[in-house]
Amino acid sequence: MNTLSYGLLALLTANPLTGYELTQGIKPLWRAGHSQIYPLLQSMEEKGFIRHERIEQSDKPDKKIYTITEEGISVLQEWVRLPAEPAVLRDELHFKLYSLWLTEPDEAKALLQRRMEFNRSELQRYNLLIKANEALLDERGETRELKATTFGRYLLLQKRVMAMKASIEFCEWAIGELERSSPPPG
Amino acid sequence: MNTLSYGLLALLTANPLTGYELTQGIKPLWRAGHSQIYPLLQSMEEKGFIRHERIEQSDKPDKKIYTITEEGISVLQEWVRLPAEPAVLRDELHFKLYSLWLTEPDEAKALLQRRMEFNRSELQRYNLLIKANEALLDERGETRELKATTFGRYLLLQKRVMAMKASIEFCEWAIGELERSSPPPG
DNA sequence: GTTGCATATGTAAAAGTAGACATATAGATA
DNA sequence: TATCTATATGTCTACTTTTACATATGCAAC
Repeated sequence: MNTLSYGLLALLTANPLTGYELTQGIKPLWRAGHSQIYPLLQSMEEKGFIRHERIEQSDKPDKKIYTITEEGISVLQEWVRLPAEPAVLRDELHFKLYSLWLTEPDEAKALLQRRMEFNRSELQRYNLLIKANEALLDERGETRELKATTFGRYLLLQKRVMAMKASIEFCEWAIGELERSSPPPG
Repeated sequence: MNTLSYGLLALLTANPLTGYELTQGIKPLWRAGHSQIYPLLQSMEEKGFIRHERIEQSDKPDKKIYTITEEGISVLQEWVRLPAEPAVLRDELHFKLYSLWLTEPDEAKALLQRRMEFNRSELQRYNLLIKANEALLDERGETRELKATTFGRYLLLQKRVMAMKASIEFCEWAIGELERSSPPPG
C-alpha cells in the first residue's frame, strides 16, 4: 500500500465515490491521474479494504461506486497514527531562480508573474472548497472539533490557503526586488 | 534532458563541482539521490554540456570535478526563459489531516508538532544558506541586482524561508485549534 | 575492535508517475 | 460538420524516483 492508496481510503471515509470522482476530488491534496487511481482501487478491493457497486447509466457510461470497508477504515486509522514523512516539493522555479542572472529583466519578471497568477487562481479554488466544507458542516450540524469529519478538511484547506498566500507574497516581493534593481522604462 | 539535469547545470554555473557536491548542494532546491545524479552527469557529458577533470586523492576516493561548457550554459539559458511548470507538492500530512477524526487528540497534536519541529530545523538550515550567500556576495563585491549570480539564490532562499515560516504558522494555528476543541488535562 | 559517518562513485531492481492510447455517449461550441 | 468538454473506466509505455547493493579509505565514538 502506497501513500496514494491511503489517500483514496481517506476520501472514501467521507462518502462512497467513483474512481472518476476520486480522481477529481484528490486534486487539492495530491497530484495523481486516473491511470494511477483505477489500478489501486482494483488492488485495494482484492485486499478487502473497499468494495464497489456497479451503477448502470443510459446517458453516461456505467460507473462503480466504491465504499470503504471496516477493514479499510482500520488500516487507514493505523496509518494516520504513524508520523508523516516530510513533504516532497519539486519546483522548477527553484532552478530558474538560481539561474536568473542568465535572463533579461522582463523575462525574469514574467517568470514570477506567471507563477503569481497561477497561485492566485489556486487560492480562489481553495476558498471555494472551504465554503463547500462550511456548508457540509452546517448540513451535518457539526461543530469545529476533532471528531467532526469536516474538521480535518478545515485544517487541511487552511494549510493550502496559507501556503498559497505565502507564495503570492513571495512573488510580489521578488518582483519588487527586480524592479528596484532594474527599473522598467516608465 | 529532464528538469533535474537543468538543475545540475544551474548549480555548475556558480562553480565547478563533483557529483558528490552536486548531490549535497541540490538538496535545498530539489529532492534527488546520488543514484539519479551520476547517470545524468554521464549523459550530459556525452551531449557536451559539461566536462570533467579527474582528481586523484590518496586519503579519500578519487573524484571528478565537473565544469559546465559554453554549450551547457546556452541550453540552460534557453530553458530558464521558458515558463516554469506548476510546483509538484506531495505531502502525506494532507491525507493524515483529512483523516484526523480517526485519531485521538494527543496523536493529532503530535502529528502537527513533529512537522513543526522539522520545519523549524529546515528554516535554520535556510538561514545558514542565506548567510553563506551574503558572504559570497561580499567576497565577489556584487550588489543585489539581477546580473549578480548571488541575486537569484537570494530570491530562491527567501522563497524557501517564506514557505517554511508559513508552514510553521499553520502548525501553530492548527495546534491552537485542536487545543480549543479538546483542551489538554492541565 | 567494531560500528557508524563522511567522502566518493557507481549499478540494479522495484516502485511510482505521466502521457498517450482506447472506447462510448451527450451536449455545447465553432 | 467537426471539435471540444464532461462523464466514465481502463491499459500500456516511457520516464522518474527510491532503495538497495557494491566498493574503498579515514576518522571518531563506543
